Amino acid sequence: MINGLHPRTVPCEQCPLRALATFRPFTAEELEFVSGFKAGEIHARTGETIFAQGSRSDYLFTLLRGWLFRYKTLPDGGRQILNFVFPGDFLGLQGSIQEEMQHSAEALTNVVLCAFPRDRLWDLYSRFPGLAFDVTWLASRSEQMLDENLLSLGRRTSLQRLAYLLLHLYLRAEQTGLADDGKAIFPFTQQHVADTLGMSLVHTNKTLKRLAISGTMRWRDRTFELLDREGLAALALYEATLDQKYPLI
Amino acid sequence: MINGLHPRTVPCEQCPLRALATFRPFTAEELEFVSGFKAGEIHARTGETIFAQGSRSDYLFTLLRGWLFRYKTLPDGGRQILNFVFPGDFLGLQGSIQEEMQHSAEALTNVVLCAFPRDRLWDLYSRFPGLAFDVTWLASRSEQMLDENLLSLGRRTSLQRLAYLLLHLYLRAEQTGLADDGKAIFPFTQQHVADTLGMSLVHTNKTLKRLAISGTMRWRDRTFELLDREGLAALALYEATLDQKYPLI
DNA sequence: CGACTTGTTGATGTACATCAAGGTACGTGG
DNA sequence: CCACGTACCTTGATGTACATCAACAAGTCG
Repeated sequence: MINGLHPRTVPCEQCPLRALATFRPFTAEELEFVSGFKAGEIHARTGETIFAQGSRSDYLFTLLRGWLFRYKTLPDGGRQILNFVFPGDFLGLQGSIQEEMQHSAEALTNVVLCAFPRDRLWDLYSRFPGLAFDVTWLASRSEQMLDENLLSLGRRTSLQRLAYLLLHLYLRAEQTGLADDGKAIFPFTQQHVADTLGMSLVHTNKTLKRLAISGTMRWRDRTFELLDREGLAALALYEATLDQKYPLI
Repeated sequence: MINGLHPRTVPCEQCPLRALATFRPFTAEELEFVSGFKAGEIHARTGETIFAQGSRSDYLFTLLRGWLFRYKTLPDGGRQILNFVFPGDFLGLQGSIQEEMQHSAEALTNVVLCAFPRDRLWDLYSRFPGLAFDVTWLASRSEQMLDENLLSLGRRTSLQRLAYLLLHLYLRAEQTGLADDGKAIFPFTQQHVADTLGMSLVHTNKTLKRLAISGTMRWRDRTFELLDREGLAALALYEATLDQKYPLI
């Protein structure tokens, strides 16, 4: 588990995320505030736990670099991955204000997070409504993704679930500039996929084979290749067209 | 589908929800603003659709009276209930600012909702940071409930899922003042439960029988009775104690 | 010093037998 | 007629067991 804050290595003024299409430009005042709001960074290596269910954290986070995932565990040992977190995503707001975290977070690669003290969130709300609005927007977007996930677990078959998840992850990677020429590095294992989709490792493996012979994608050696976007979307039972669903936000 | 706004029948100054432990008291200015923010009411009867997936709504809602649920449908006809909505809950923020709704909402009883124009949400953020903070808090709480739901669908057995759902609904009813002496009216059918838990109607029915013989609860004629809170919680694989999980928020 | 074994580990692939959940059908009772 | 109840057979998913393969560390030998 990560404890101490790391001094900042990336000044907000040069934040690489600001270039992403997802983000609106900040005003000078906002930028200055955010920069002062950022207390430091968290650096974690592949496999490390960033925070654990039941612990308290004085900080809210933003993922600056790398991949991680949020998960919950059941007393009987079962693990459910809730979602994967991409650069620019908020982390830790779920537990809201000063309560125990209800989930854990683990790094899939080496990661850098920006840490913001929870007790200054009120400052942000009172002085920068625009930023407050952005926070709400991010929260609402992640709620939408959770909804879609719930639909997957509840109503899609294992093949559809798998197709949906891989397509979703690819599209998010693409939006974050982590995909190139239909290819993206997926730094997780079949076990992670199984834990996300609520299925066993063995069944995940079999279903993955079935999906592979559809020819819509390839996933080998940590590299995911999207071969037929529309085909995979059809298998995933995507209902909206891709443009509607992913309007480059 | 409901279209027109209904003139208000309940002035915000006399809102029955303000008495709930869930809510902090408003300042006079906040109350005045909220009252002006409320454009009118939506009245819907049991079974009516309040808004549908794919439609646009100019309003955000707060449930004033009654029960309803949010759901999504798949092109193949599958329906997944995302969550049940209780008085005081926010509705429609998921789709965030001016986009198509990604889910539908249907009334389980006759319901009254307060409608707030989306395009004045910015006003709220810029003038009443306290209220903005509340909105975020509500969103974060509902995200937490979705997380728990996801854990259910992914990792709990059908019996555990069922126990969890019924306990969850009872506790929420209790917090909303809808439960009395261990009993609450559950205005939904086994089909709704099946659609929430991602299982078939038949299997839901069988599992319900199994749960009934545990003696921890009884559910007949729309009335749910909690007979053994701790026992049901144990069956549901609740990991935190009830107080931790439900600190009367 | 470098090349070649050997052992270990984690991820993946595959074959069963078993079991939980689904689907259809046909009841009841209000 | 709709919600609920139950029997039946089928199918999808699980669990265990074991094989393969690459990455990596330690040790051995030329």
